[in-house]
Amino acid sequence: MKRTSFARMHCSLARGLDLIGDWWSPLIVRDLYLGVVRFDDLVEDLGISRNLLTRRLNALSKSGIVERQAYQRRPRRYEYRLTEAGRDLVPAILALTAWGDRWARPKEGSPMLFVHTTCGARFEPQVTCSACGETITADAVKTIGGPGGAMKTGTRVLAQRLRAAREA
Amino acid sequence: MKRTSFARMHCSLARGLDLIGDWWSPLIVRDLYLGVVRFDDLVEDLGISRNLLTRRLNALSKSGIVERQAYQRRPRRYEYRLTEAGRDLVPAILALTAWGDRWARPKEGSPMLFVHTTCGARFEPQVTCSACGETITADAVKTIGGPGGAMKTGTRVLAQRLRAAREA
DNA sequence: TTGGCATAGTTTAATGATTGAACTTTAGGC
DNA sequence: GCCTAAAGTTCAATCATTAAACTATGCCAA
Repeated sequence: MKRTSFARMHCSLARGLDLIGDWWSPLIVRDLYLGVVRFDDLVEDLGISRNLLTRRLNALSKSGIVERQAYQRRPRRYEYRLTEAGRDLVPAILALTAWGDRWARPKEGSPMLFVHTTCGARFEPQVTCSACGETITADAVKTIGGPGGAMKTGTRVLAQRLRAAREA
Repeated sequence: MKRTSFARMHCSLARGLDLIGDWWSPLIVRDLYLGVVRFDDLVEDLGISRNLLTRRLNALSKSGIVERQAYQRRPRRYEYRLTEAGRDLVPAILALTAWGDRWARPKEGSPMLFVHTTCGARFEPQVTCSACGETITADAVKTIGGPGGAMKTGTRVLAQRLRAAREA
């Protein structure tokens, strides 16, 4: 059977994962972001097999996260660049990286450190509230159903509970 | 061939993805966070097959993200709860959800809305700089190699470039 | 002009992962 | 005794991933 698609679930996480949720895709986005933008460089850096890289790049391209761009003619050669949606994904990937760094760090220490060029400081990506600016923790968030909520597969039980919470 | 493991890559994103990067895992964490915590409820809500859910829950449990807890004896029944590492993952998942909401929202509108109980406002999760508090954008971040950097598969080309950037 | 090199893929066979349906287990209630 | 509930387990079919070898284009040098 074909792997279940998340594309039609009424959940923004599921729909996002449908675009970048498979094995390798976030690492490809990371590499493109950090300047490893050519096919052979990606193969060498990641150790991904060439046919799978082709498939992933095509899928990311169709999803509007990546675009293929010729960097030379004669012979024609291409590299891959993040689109606006791809660059907008980077902060979320950094937040996930920070989580990995807290809970799965190699014993040698952090492999990468981040510097915010705007303020010049070394920093850790944090997830904060757009209203008050405070750091978000799991227990300080309440979820309510939005206009696009629906009781379909992927949110069958959930949508029901969110609706109940809304009416209470 | 067995799917390539990211566990030994010297990259916190890869190591994080090794724990929660497969298909379904983030959705399972989402459901546990939102209160869908029992086996049959997860099956019904997500539409995941029962044997795969078993595998995922076992893996998440071994990774320390989820724990199995009896909620009744006679007959013994279990539910699944997020550990501290699991709850710490929630903000990163919310950041990814916000991205999905910006770029893959259903035409009916956002399926879910978030309220910050601390300040009472509806909000969107943002990724910010821990030093200055500003919102992080892709082009305002510089990456430098940390103590755990290494030129192995997964960061072969990358570690080289980060080292070069460090020495420059 | 023949051969080598670089880059960006494609093809193929083997093996693992995912799916869906049917089945098992434990125990309470009618 | 029989039905139901919850939490899984087993199984066969189908898809996805891997690794290695192969293709294609065109530069350059002998």
